[in-house]
Amino acid sequence: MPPHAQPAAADSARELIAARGGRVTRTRVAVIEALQRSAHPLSHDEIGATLDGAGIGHDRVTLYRALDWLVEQGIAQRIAGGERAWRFEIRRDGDHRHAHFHCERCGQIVCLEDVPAAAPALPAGFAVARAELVLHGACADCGRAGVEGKKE
Amino acid sequence: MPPHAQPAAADSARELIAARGGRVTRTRVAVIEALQRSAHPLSHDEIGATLDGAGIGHDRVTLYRALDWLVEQGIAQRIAGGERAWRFEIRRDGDHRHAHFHCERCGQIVCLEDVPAAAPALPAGFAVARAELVLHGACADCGRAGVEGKKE
DNA sequence: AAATCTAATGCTACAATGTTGCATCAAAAG
DNA sequence: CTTTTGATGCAACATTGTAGCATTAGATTT
Repeated sequence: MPPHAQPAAADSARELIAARGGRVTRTRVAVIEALQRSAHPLSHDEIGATLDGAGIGHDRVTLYRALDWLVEQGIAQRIAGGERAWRFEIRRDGDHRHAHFHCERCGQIVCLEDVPAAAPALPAGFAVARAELVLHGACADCGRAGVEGKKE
Repeated sequence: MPPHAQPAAADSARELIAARGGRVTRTRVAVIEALQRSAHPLSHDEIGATLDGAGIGHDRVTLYRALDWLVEQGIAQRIAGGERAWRFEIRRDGDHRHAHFHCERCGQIVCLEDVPAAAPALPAGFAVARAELVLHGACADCGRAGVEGKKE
Protein backbone atom coordinates (compact mmCIF):
# COMPACT_ATOMS: atom_id res chain seq x y z
CA MET A 1 0.00 0.00 0.00
CA PRO A 2 1.52 3.34 -1.04
CA PRO A 3 2.05 5.81 1.79
CA HIS A 4 -0.05 8.56 0.23
CA ALA A 5 -3.21 6.58 0.98
CA GLN A 6 -2.70 6.84 4.74
CA PRO A 7 -5.41 8.78 6.57
CA ALA A 8 -4.51 11.48 9.04
CA ALA A 9 -5.60 9.38 12.01
CA ALA A 10 -2.54 8.78 14.18
CA ASP A 11 -3.28 5.21 15.15
CA SER A 12 -1.30 3.38 12.53
CA ALA A 13 1.29 1.15 14.06
CA ARG A 14 4.15 3.11 12.56
CA GLU A 15 2.86 6.37 13.92
CA LEU A 16 2.17 4.99 17.37
CA ILE A 17 5.73 3.75 17.58
CA ALA A 18 7.46 6.73 16.03
CA ALA A 19 5.52 9.18 18.19
CA ARG A 20 7.24 7.65 21.22
CA GLY A 21 10.66 7.84 19.66
CA GLY A 22 10.87 4.08 19.24
CA ARG A 23 12.27 2.29 16.26
CA VAL A 24 9.76 0.99 13.80
CA THR A 25 10.52 -2.70 13.53
CA ARG A 26 8.66 -5.56 11.88
CA THR A 27 7.96 -7.15 15.23
CA ARG A 28 6.46 -4.09 16.87
CA VAL A 29 4.35 -3.22 13.86
CA ALA A 30 3.04 -6.75 13.57
CA VAL A 31 2.27 -6.98 17.28
CA ILE A 32 0.35 -3.73 17.30
CA GLU A 33 -1.60 -4.71 14.23
CA ALA A 34 -2.42 -8.10 15.69
CA LEU A 35 -3.73 -6.47 18.85
CA GLN A 36 -5.70 -3.91 16.88
CA ARG A 37 -7.34 -6.58 14.77
CA SER A 38 -8.29 -8.78 17.72
CA ALA A 39 -11.63 -8.37 19.46
CA HIS A 40 -10.25 -9.80 22.68
CA PRO A 41 -6.98 -9.60 24.60
CA LEU A 42 -4.26 -11.88 23.28
CA SER A 43 -1.76 -13.96 25.18
CA HIS A 44 1.93 -13.83 24.39
CA ASP A 45 1.56 -17.20 22.76
CA GLU A 46 -1.34 -16.20 20.54
CA ILE A 47 0.54 -13.15 19.37
CA GLY A 48 3.55 -15.32 18.62
CA ALA A 49 1.39 -17.61 16.51
CA THR A 50 0.09 -14.62 14.58
CA LEU A 51 3.62 -13.46 13.83
CA ASP A 52 4.56 -16.92 12.66
CA GLY A 53 1.50 -16.95 10.44
CA ALA A 54 2.56 -13.64 8.93
CA GLY A 55 5.98 -15.06 8.18
CA ILE A 56 7.64 -12.75 10.66
CA GLY A 57 10.44 -14.61 12.33
CA HIS A 58 10.77 -13.79 15.97
CA ASP A 59 12.13 -14.94 19.25
CA ARG A 60 10.19 -15.49 22.45
CA VAL A 61 12.31 -12.96 24.25
CA THR A 62 11.95 -10.36 21.55
CA LEU A 63 8.22 -10.67 21.75
CA TYR A 64 8.24 -10.29 25.53
CA ARG A 65 10.36 -7.21 25.21
CA ALA A 66 8.26 -5.71 22.44
CA LEU A 67 5.17 -6.20 24.60
CA ASP A 68 6.88 -4.75 27.65
CA TRP A 69 7.77 -1.70 25.63
CA LEU A 70 4.26 -1.25 24.31
CA VAL A 71 2.89 -1.40 27.85
CA GLU A 72 5.54 1.01 29.13
CA GLN A 73 4.64 3.46 26.39
CA GLY A 74 0.94 3.18 27.10
CA ILE A 75 0.20 1.74 23.68
CA ALA A 76 -0.96 -1.57 25.07
CA GLN A 77 -2.09 -2.73 28.46
CA ARG A 78 -1.58 -5.96 30.31
CA ILE A 79 -4.38 -7.80 32.03
CA ALA A 80 -4.13 -10.72 34.41
CA GLY A 81 -6.93 -12.87 33.03
CA GLY A 82 -7.75 -16.23 34.45
CA GLU A 83 -4.66 -18.26 33.79
CA ARG A 84 -1.06 -17.66 34.68
CA ALA A 85 -0.19 -15.90 31.45
CA TRP A 86 -0.60 -12.21 30.81
CA ARG A 87 -2.86 -11.02 28.08
CA PHE A 88 -2.47 -7.85 26.11
CA GLU A 89 -4.82 -5.46 24.44
CA ILE A 90 -4.48 -2.18 22.59
CA ARG A 91 -5.22 0.79 24.72
CA ARG A 92 -7.78 2.90 22.96
CA ASP A 93 -8.25 6.64 23.49
CA GLY A 94 -7.35 7.56 27.03
CA ASP A 95 -7.26 5.06 29.84
CA HIS A 96 -10.56 3.51 28.95
CA ARG A 97 -10.35 0.66 31.43
CA HIS A 98 -13.10 -1.89 31.19
CA ALA A 99 -13.91 -5.17 32.90
CA HIS A 100 -13.10 -8.57 31.43
CA PHE A 101 -14.88 -11.84 31.41
CA HIS A 102 -12.99 -15.10 31.70
CA CYS A 103 -14.90 -18.09 30.42
CA GLU A 104 -13.97 -21.11 32.48
CA ARG A 105 -15.20 -23.42 29.77
CA CYS A 106 -13.49 -22.19 26.63
CA GLY A 107 -10.76 -20.25 28.41
CA GLN A 108 -11.42 -17.16 26.34
CA ILE A 109 -11.16 -13.65 27.71
CA VAL A 110 -13.84 -11.25 26.54
CA CYS A 111 -13.76 -7.49 26.86
CA LEU A 112 -16.83 -6.03 28.48
CA GLU A 113 -16.52 -2.60 26.93
CA ASP A 114 -19.64 -1.33 28.61
CA VAL A 115 -18.68 -2.44 32.09
CA PRO A 116 -16.20 -0.04 33.62
CA ALA A 117 -13.67 -1.36 36.12
CA ALA A 118 -14.25 1.43 38.58
CA ALA A 119 -12.53 1.73 41.90
CA PRO A 120 -14.94 1.98 44.83
CA ALA A 121 -14.31 4.11 47.90
CA LEU A 122 -11.29 2.86 49.83
CA PRO A 123 -9.94 3.26 53.34
CA ALA A 124 -7.95 6.45 53.80
CA GLY A 125 -4.39 6.32 52.57
CA PHE A 126 -4.91 4.01 49.64
CA ALA A 127 -4.01 5.46 46.25
CA VAL A 128 -5.49 3.51 43.39
CA ALA A 129 -3.61 3.57 40.12
CA ARG A 130 -5.92 1.22 38.28
CA ALA A 131 -8.67 -1.29 38.88
CA GLU A 132 -8.99 -4.74 37.41
CA LEU A 133 -12.35 -6.41 37.40
CA VAL A 134 -12.46 -9.95 36.09
CA LEU A 135 -15.64 -11.98 36.06
CA HIS A 136 -15.37 -15.74 35.86
CA GLY A 137 -18.05 -18.04 34.57
CA ALA A 138 -19.51 -19.24 31.30
CA CYS A 139 -19.58 -16.91 28.32
CA ALA A 140 -22.58 -16.43 26.05
CA ASP A 141 -21.36 -18.94 23.47
CA CYS A 142 -20.52 -21.66 25.97
CA GLY A 143 -23.65 -21.05 28.01
CA ARG A 144 -25.83 -21.30 24.93
CA ALA A 145 -24.27 -24.61 24.01
CA GLY A 146 -25.57 -26.21 27.18
CA VAL A 147 -23.59 -28.14 29.76
CA GLU A 148 -21.85 -30.38 27.29
CA GLY A 149 -18.47 -28.69 27.62
CA LYS A 150 -15.61 -29.83 29.70
CA LYS A 151 -14.11 -27.69 32.41
CA GLU A 152 -11.58 -25.05 31.29
CA MET B 1 -2.75 -28.96 74.80
CA PRO B 2 -5.32 -31.38 76.22
CA PRO B 3 -8.34 -31.91 74.01
CA HIS B 4 -10.90 -30.98 76.68
CA ALA B 5 -9.94 -27.30 76.35
CA GLN B 6 -11.25 -27.04 72.78
CA PRO B 7 -14.20 -24.68 72.30
CA ALA B 8 -17.30 -25.79 70.44
CA ALA B 9 -16.62 -23.53 67.47
CA ALA B 10 -16.20 -25.72 64.41
CA ASP B 11 -13.42 -23.75 62.76
CA SER B 12 -10.43 -25.54 64.16
CA ALA B 13 -8.23 -26.91 61.45
CA ARG B 14 -8.84 -30.50 62.52
CA GLU B 15 -12.58 -30.07 62.40
CA LEU B 16 -12.56 -28.28 59.07
CA ILE B 17 -10.63 -31.15 57.56
CA ALA B 18 -12.45 -34.02 59.21
CA ALA B 19 -15.87 -32.54 58.36
CA ARG B 20 -14.98 -33.05 54.69
CA GLY B 21 -13.80 -36.59 55.20
CA GLY B 22 -10.19 -35.70 54.62
CA ARG B 23 -7.27 -37.00 56.57
CA VAL B 24 -5.91 -34.75 59.25
CA THR B 25 -2.26 -34.35 58.38
CA ARG B 26 0.40 -32.06 59.76
CA THR B 27 0.65 -30.24 56.46
CA ARG B 28 -3.03 -29.49 56.11
CA VAL B 29 -3.42 -28.42 59.70
CA ALA B 30 -0.41 -26.14 59.50
CA VAL B 31 -1.54 -24.61 56.21
CA ILE B 32 -5.01 -23.85 57.54
CA GLU B 33 -3.62 -22.34 60.71
CA ALA B 34 -1.18 -20.22 58.76
CA LEU B 35 -4.00 -18.89 56.61
CA GLN B 36 -6.21 -18.29 59.62
CA ARG B 37 -3.52 -16.34 61.40
CA SER B 38 -2.64 -14.17 58.42
CA ALA B 39 -4.40 -10.87 57.86
CA HIS B 40 -3.76 -11.04 54.13
CA PRO B 41 -3.70 -13.72 51.45
CA LEU B 42 -0.52 -15.78 51.35
CA SER B 43 1.39 -17.06 48.38
CA HIS B 44 2.41 -20.66 48.07
CA ASP B 45 5.93 -19.60 48.87
CA GLU B 46 5.01 -17.69 52.00
CA ILE B 47 3.03 -20.63 53.29
CA GLY B 48 5.98 -22.89 52.62
CA ALA B 49 8.23 -20.59 54.64
CA THR B 50 5.76 -20.72 57.52
CA LEU B 51 5.81 -24.51 57.48
CA ASP B 52 9.58 -24.52 57.46
CA GLY B 53 9.55 -22.13 60.40
CA ALA B 54 7.25 -24.46 62.27
CA GLY B 55 9.62 -27.31 61.65
CA ILE B 56 7.14 -29.10 59.44
CA GLY B 57 9.01 -30.74 56.63
CA HIS B 58 7.18 -30.57 53.37
CA ASP B 59 7.53 -30.81 49.67
CA ARG B 60 6.57 -28.19 47.12
CA VAL B 61 4.23 -30.58 45.42
CA THR B 62 2.58 -31.63 48.65
CA LEU B 63 1.88 -28.02 49.46
CA TYR B 64 0.36 -27.40 46.06
CA ARG B 65 -1.85 -30.42 46.49
CA ALA B 66 -2.87 -29.50 50.01
CA LEU B 67 -3.86 -26.05 48.79
CA ASP B 68 -5.74 -27.49 45.82
CA TRP B 69 -7.67 -29.69 48.18
CA LEU B 70 -8.53 -26.83 50.50
CA VAL B 71 -9.83 -24.80 47.58
CA GLU B 72 -11.80 -27.76 46.22
CA GLN B 73 -13.39 -28.25 49.59
CA GLY B 74 -14.27 -24.59 49.92
CA ILE B 75 -12.07 -24.14 52.97
CA ALA B 76 -9.77 -21.73 51.20
CA GLN B 77 -10.01 -19.63 48.08
CA ARG B 78 -7.53 -18.70 45.45
CA ILE B 79 -7.02 -15.15 44.23
CA ALA B 80 -4.99 -13.95 41.29
CA GLY B 81 -3.27 -10.98 42.90
CA GLY B 82 -0.81 -8.86 41.03
CA GLU B 83 2.00 -11.23 40.24
CA ARG B 84 2.06 -14.54 38.51
CA ALA B 85 1.62 -16.61 41.65
CA TRP B 86 -1.68 -17.53 43.21
CA ARG B 87 -2.47 -16.38 46.69
CA PHE B 88 -4.67 -18.14 49.17
CA GLU B 89 -6.91 -17.05 51.96
CA ILE B 90 -9.26 -18.77 54.34
CA ARG B 91 -12.85 -18.61 53.30
CA ARG B 92 -14.89 -17.24 56.15
CA ASP B 93 -18.59 -17.90 56.64
CA GLY B 94 -20.30 -18.25 53.30
CA ASP B 95 -18.87 -17.05 50.05
CA HIS B 96 -17.98 -13.66 51.39
CA ARG B 97 -16.05 -12.45 48.36
CA HIS B 98 -14.34 -9.15 48.82
CA ALA B 99 -12.03 -6.99 46.72
CA HIS B 100 -8.26 -6.97 47.11
CA PHE B 101 -5.67 -4.29 46.93
CA HIS B 102 -2.28 -4.95 45.40
CA CYS B 103 0.39 -2.51 46.49
CA GLU B 104 2.81 -1.97 43.64
CA ARG B 105 5.43 -0.69 46.01
CA CYS B 106 5.63 -3.33 48.72
CA GLY B 107 4.01 -6.09 46.66
CA GLN B 108 1.59 -6.89 49.46
CA ILE B 109 -1.98 -7.96 48.89
CA VAL B 110 -4.51 -6.47 51.29
CA CYS B 111 -8.06 -7.68 51.80
CA LEU B 112 -10.65 -4.97 51.49
CA GLU B 113 -13.26 -6.69 53.61
CA ASP B 114 -15.73 -3.87 53.22
CA VAL B 115 -15.51 -3.66 49.46
CA PRO B 116 -17.55 -6.41 47.83
CA ALA B 117 -16.44 -7.77 44.49
CA ALA B 118 -19.87 -7.61 42.94
CA ALA B 119 -20.69 -8.56 39.39
CA PRO B 120 -22.37 -5.78 37.44
CA ALA B 121 -25.07 -6.36 34.84
CA LEU B 122 -23.74 -8.32 31.91
CA PRO B 123 -24.79 -8.92 28.33
CA ALA B 124 -27.36 -11.67 27.99
CA GLY B 125 -26.00 -15.18 28.07
CA PHE B 126 -23.15 -14.60 30.45
CA ALA B 127 -23.28 -16.62 33.65
CA VAL B 128 -21.01 -15.27 36.34
CA ALA B 129 -19.64 -17.73 38.85
CA ARG B 130 -17.51 -15.26 40.72
CA ALA B 131 -16.06 -11.79 40.44
CA GLU B 132 -12.52 -10.73 41.17
CA LEU B 133 -11.82 -7.08 41.79
CA VAL B 134 -8.19 -6.13 42.28
CA LEU B 135 -7.11 -2.56 42.79
CA HIS B 136 -3.51 -1.67 42.08
CA GLY B 137 -1.68 1.28 43.57
CA ALA B 138 0.03 2.30 46.78
CA CYS B 139 -1.25 0.98 50.09
CA ALA B 140 -1.78 3.11 53.18
CA ASP B 141 1.59 2.24 54.66
CA CYS B 142 3.58 2.85 51.49
CA GLY B 143 1.64 6.00 50.63
CA ARG B 144 2.22 7.43 54.08
CA ALA B 145 5.94 6.83 53.78
CA GLY B 146 6.18 9.24 50.86
CA VAL B 147 7.69 8.59 47.48
CA GLU B 148 10.91 7.16 48.79
CA GLY B 149 10.08 3.55 47.89
CA LYS B 150 11.25 1.69 44.89
CA LYS B 151 8.80 0.22 42.43
CA GLU B 152 7.34 -3.18 43.30
C1' DA C 1 -2.25 -53.62 69.48
C1' DA C 2 -1.67 -55.37 65.00
C1' DA C 3 -3.14 -55.72 60.41
C1' DT C 4 -5.24 -53.42 56.61
C1' DC C 5 -6.63 -50.07 53.28
C1' DT C 6 -5.79 -46.18 50.74
C1' DA C 7 -5.40 -41.03 51.00
C1' DA C 8 -1.39 -38.10 51.30
C1' DT C 9 3.23 -37.54 50.87
C1' DG C 10 7.77 -36.94 48.75
C1' DC C 11 10.60 -37.94 45.21
C1' DT C 12 11.96 -37.13 40.20
C1' DA C 13 10.96 -35.29 35.96
C1' DC C 14 8.71 -32.21 33.23
C1' DA C 15 5.87 -28.13 31.37
C1' DA C 16 4.68 -23.30 30.95
C1' DT C 17 5.79 -18.64 31.49
C1' DG C 18 8.97 -15.21 31.95
C1' DT C 19 13.87 -12.90 32.65
C1' DT C 20 19.05 -11.83 32.17
C1' DG C 21 23.39 -11.23 29.70
C1' DC C 22 25.69 -10.57 25.75
C1' DA C 23 27.08 -10.63 20.95
C1' DT C 24 25.02 -9.21 16.59
C1' DC C 25 22.02 -6.69 13.49
C1' DA C 26 19.70 -2.99 11.48
C1' DA C 27 16.77 1.57 11.95
C1' DA C 28 17.55 6.22 12.18
C1' DA C 29 20.77 10.01 12.04
C1' DG C 30 24.71 12.41 10.26
C1' DC D 1 28.11 5.43 3.29
C1' DT D 2 29.27 5.48 7.98
C1' DT D 3 28.11 5.78 12.58
C1' DT D 4 25.36 5.17 16.59
C1' DT D 5 22.73 2.64 19.55
C1' DG D 6 18.06 0.59 20.04
C1' DA D 7 16.28 -3.84 19.01
C1' DT D 8 17.01 -8.53 18.09
C1' DG D 9 18.31 -13.47 18.67
C1' DC D 10 20.47 -16.93 21.21
C1' DA D 11 21.67 -19.54 25.35
C1' DA D 12 21.08 -20.06 29.90
C1' DC D 13 18.48 -19.53 33.87
C1' DA D 14 14.42 -18.48 37.28
C1' DT D 15 9.78 -19.08 38.90
C1' DT D 16 5.50 -21.31 39.23
C1' DG D 17 2.96 -25.17 38.68
C1' DT D 18 1.87 -30.55 37.14
C1' DA D 19 2.27 -35.63 36.30
C1' DG D 20 3.67 -40.32 37.57
C1' DC D 21 4.80 -43.47 40.92
C1' DA D 22 6.77 -45.73 44.95
C1' DT D 23 6.42 -45.03 49.93
C1' DT D 24 4.41 -43.39 54.27
C1' DA D 25 1.14 -42.83 57.60
C1' DG D 26 -4.11 -41.56 58.84
C1' DA D 27 -8.10 -43.96 59.71
C1' DT D 28 -10.51 -48.24 60.24
C1' DT D 29 -11.18 -53.04 61.21
C1' DT D 30 -9.91 -57.18 63.31
